[in-house]
Amino acid sequence: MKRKPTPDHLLLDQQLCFALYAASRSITGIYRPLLEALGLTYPQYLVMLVLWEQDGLTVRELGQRLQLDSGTLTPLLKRLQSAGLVSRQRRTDDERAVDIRLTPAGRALREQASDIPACMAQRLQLSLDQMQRLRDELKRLTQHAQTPTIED
Amino acid sequence: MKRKPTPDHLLLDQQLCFALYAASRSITGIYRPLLEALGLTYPQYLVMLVLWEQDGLTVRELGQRLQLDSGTLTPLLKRLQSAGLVSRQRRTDDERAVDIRLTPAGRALREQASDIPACMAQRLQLSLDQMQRLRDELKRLTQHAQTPTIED
DNA sequence: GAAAATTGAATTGTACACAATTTAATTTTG
DNA sequence: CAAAATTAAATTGTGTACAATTCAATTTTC
Repeated sequence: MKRKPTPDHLLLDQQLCFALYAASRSITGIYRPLLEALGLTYPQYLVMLVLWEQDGLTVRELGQRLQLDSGTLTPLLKRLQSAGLVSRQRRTDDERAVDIRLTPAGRALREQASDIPACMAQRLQLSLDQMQRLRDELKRLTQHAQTPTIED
Repeated sequence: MKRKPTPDHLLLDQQLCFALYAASRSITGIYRPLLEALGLTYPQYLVMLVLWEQDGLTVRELGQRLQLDSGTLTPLLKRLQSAGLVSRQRRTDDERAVDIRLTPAGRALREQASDIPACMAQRLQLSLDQMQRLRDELKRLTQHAQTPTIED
């Protein structure tokens, strides 16, 4: 008599978290050579995406959008500034806040980036539809993850 | 006449990669307090999962399983060693390789970890079925991402 | 309106990631 | 079998992540 093996919930291949972690790093790895051509790292690219969408945000607003804190963003933004892509300027009306703005070079970089999404989609062999579904499923997961457990 | 807005492939919310990146970090964030109780970080937990499954792997073998290189693993494993959870021993038959083995404490930690998967599933409000589907979809994505483009 | 609380960046410290180099050990090859 | 090539870890250097603290600026509150 053959016995079914005990389902082991600690097996690596069972883990959703590892599948996520591995997928995220793999995808970042595909971006790397594409972004290297623009002189950007992947998190820097994300910051640029946000600024291309809406220029002139504070560090805090960027952080809310990307779910990153100042400990990550401050040095990253200093590097983008050194690269001549953004300016960092304390607000005059509230000197606690620092405005991040694209320089002309930062704005110009957008054109060089415009092919990246199509390039990635093609590389990953995903239809637009499949990508959207997976993306939205992941967004739901993130939503759930960030909904704190109710404890009154 | 209303015009459809140009679909902008550079919008952050369109990006599968950001959904992945954000989801991965969110999930890690949920593990953090659970793992803190075991004195582990998330990547350390992954190493322990592999070793609980198969004890006595080399750094290289661990790296293949987790897709991490020695630059990441060497210091991480030294920390696990300092914590008394693993031993690091050069092989006698091939002195280039370093065997990583669980200590009794490392083996014992497995029991404390055994509830984590169920705890996570409950926290994320996912059925086992949903988790499996998403996990397998992500594995496929990783597969594709790691299949090099053909260039003879 | 001054003390207390809050807020926004920056800083500090720890721990990954990952490319590139180094070093030592082992294989392969002529 | 010795030189050349390969392999496995470790090391070095850069760039995130993120908790915790600090510091200055602004609000709130009494």
